[in-house]
Amino acid sequence: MRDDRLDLAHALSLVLRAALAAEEPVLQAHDLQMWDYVVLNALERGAAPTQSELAAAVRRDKTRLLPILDRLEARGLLRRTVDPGDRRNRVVQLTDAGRDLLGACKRGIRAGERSVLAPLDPDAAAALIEALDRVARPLRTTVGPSA
Amino acid sequence: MRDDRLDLAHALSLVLRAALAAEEPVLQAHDLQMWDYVVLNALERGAAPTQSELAAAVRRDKTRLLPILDRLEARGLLRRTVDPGDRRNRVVQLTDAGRDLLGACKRGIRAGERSVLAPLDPDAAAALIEALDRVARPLRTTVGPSA
DNA sequence: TATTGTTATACTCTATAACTATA
DNA sequence: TATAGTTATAGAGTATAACAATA
Repeated sequence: MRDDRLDLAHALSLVLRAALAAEEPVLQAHDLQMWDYVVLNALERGAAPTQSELAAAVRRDKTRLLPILDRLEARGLLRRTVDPGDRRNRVVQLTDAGRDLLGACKRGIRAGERSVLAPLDPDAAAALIEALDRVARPLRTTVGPSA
Repeated sequence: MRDDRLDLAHALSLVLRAALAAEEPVLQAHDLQMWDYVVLNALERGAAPTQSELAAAVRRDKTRLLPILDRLEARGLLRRTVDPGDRRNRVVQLTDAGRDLLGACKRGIRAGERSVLAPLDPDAAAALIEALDRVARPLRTTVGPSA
């Protein structure tokens, strides 16, 4: 192992910056902010039973989540419905339009990821992505009844 | 390649958060803030000819860099000296104490990195670190005359 | 009384503008 | 006049506190 390598966190932050920069034009093309995309992603695998839970899942203060939800709801990308079982709760779920837009963004973003990993040959890039995914997946906080 | 994997940026951000959390106790033990450590790191390979250049290298506004430099200078970890060639410039360089402290932090941080990559076996972890380093290194903005 | 969602307020962090000195 | 460093001010982003509805 090289001893003059960058700290793990340092390397991660540099690559993350590049990855975010690569995402931006794709999101912009769909008129989405980064946090919009994060929220849509969090809802992909199931509705959020409460807005608080959704806020926790995306690690964002619940007060800051409101304008995002308002924006996405106004565009018809998600729906907020009162939970009949407990009328204090608002269930948040993707609409079909939201799911479609999310899919389009994902495809565009994945295409752009190749350029970020350009210094690696394709096999090494795939291995990096897979290893990262293995480490990252357990760190994710999910949302929804089955989670 | 799995199709249900996380976006690259998503995975990176999750792992980065974990890596930063792992760094914190080490830095705290040495009474350093994250940005202190970043600045010391930037100076490791050579003095910064000006504070502005150092600010650019660590991607921080020059006005926000001042309190950091004040703090580190007060602790004797770095030195600011007036450039005789152009008395407007202040050359910033590590002291021996600064270099020693940086080294101690680095060793502690690298030891903690293993826990972040615990889901991977040692070979895969080493491969991940090396691949990340390869991608990240060209993205770094360096400081100093030879850069 | 406790909790969800919401609104209003305060706080922190960051960048911009203004000042001093050197060139 | 232009630039480095510094100081003071304003702006964006974030979290805390207060409120209304429901349980």
